[in-house]
Amino acid sequence: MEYAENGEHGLINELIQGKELAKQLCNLLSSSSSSSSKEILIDKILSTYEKALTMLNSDSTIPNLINSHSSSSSINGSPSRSDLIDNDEEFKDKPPLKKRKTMPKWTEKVKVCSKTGLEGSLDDGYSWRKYGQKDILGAKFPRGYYRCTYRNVQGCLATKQVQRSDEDPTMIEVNYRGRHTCTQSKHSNKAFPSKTMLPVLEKNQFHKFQNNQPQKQEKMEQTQEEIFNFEAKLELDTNTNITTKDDDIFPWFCYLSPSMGSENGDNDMLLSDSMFLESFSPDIASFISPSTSESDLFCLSPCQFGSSNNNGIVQASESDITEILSAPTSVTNSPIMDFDMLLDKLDFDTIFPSNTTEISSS
DNA sequence: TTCATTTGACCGGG
DNA sequence: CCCGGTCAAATGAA
Repeated sequence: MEYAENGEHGLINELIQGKELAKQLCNLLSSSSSSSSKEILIDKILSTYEKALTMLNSDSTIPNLINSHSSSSSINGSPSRSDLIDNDEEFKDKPPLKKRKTMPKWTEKVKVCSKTGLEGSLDDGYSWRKYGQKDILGAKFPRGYYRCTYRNVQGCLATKQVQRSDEDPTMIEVNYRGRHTCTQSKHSNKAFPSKTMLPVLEKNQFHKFQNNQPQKQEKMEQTQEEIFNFEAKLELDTNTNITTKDDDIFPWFCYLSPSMGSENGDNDMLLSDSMFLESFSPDIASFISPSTSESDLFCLSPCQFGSSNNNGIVQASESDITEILSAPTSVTNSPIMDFDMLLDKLDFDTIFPSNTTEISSS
C-alpha cells in the first residue's frame, strides 16, 4: 500500500503517540487521577488518531478505508486475489442471499522463510481438515481448501483457503471464512501445537517452485523435509486484512496477529505491550513474548503495531465491534475472553467517540 | 480400524 | 460453458 510509503513515518508516529497516550490513560483510569488530566489525555489521543485517520483518508490508494468499514478486504498488496474483492462486494448490498455469504471472512498473509523449524507454525491454533485442492486459473499454485476438523462433531462451519502467492512463493495467503463455533482445547494448552496440513501444501508447492516446475505435481516421494528443510519462519504479513461481517467474532489468533486488521488495530493501540500479553493466558502470552524463542519466528510482538511498515489496516462493521466488545459467544472459553474483559475495562466508546462512531455505530 | 489426505467428479453461479 | 468450491471414494498413515 502506498500510504505505507508516503506518509508512513507521520502515520506511524501518530499511531505510536496515540498508543503511548493510551497507555497513560490506562494508568490514569486504573489509578485515581483528576478528571481533568484524563480529559486532556483523551483529547490528545483523539487528536492523534484523528490525524492518523486523516492521513489514511488522504491517500487515494486506500479506498474508503475510513468511511466504509464494511468491507474492502484487499487493501493489501494482492490485487490479483479477485475472490477476496468479491467477498467484499458480496456482503455489501446483498443481505438477502444467505448461503455462506453471511459468514465473516478475512485473509491473512503468512510469510514462510526456510530457516527455523516450525512446521506447525502456520497453524493458527485450530485443527483443520483438508477437503479439496484446486488449480486456480491464473495462479501458479493450487489452492487448498480446509474446514474445521470438528465440522461434523460440533457443527463448526469455519473454513479456510490456503494458497501460495504467485509473485512471492514464500508468501502464503490464507483466506478464512466463518468463525469457529467449536471448542478446541488445544488453545489453552499449547500455543501452536498441531501439525496441520499446511506444511504439506507448502512443501510440495515450494519444491515445485524451486524446480521451476509449472503445475502438475508428480508426487514427490522423497523427504521434502530435507529438500525443503521446511523450517518456517512465519511472519504475518503486515498487509493482512480482516474483513468480517455480521455475526462474527474473531478467532483468538486474530488478536495475536500483529497485522490483524479490523477494529482490533485501534484497540491494540490502547494496550501496552504488557497489557496485551497479559490479556492472554500465560502460555499464549509467552508465545508472543519477545523473550520466547518462538516469538521471533512469528514476529508477533505487539511492538509491530507501532513500527511495522505497512500496517494493519483496520476495518470492520460496527456490529463487529459491538459484538466483540459485548457479546461473548461460543468462543468464550478461548483467550478471547480475556481480551473482551480488557476492552470492557477500557470503555472503547469513550475513548474513541468520533472515529469509532462510524465503526461501532450502526 | 480410524482418521486424514488426495483427487476426480459434481454442482451452482456468473 | 467455465471456474471456483465441495463432495466423496480411494488411498495412505498412525
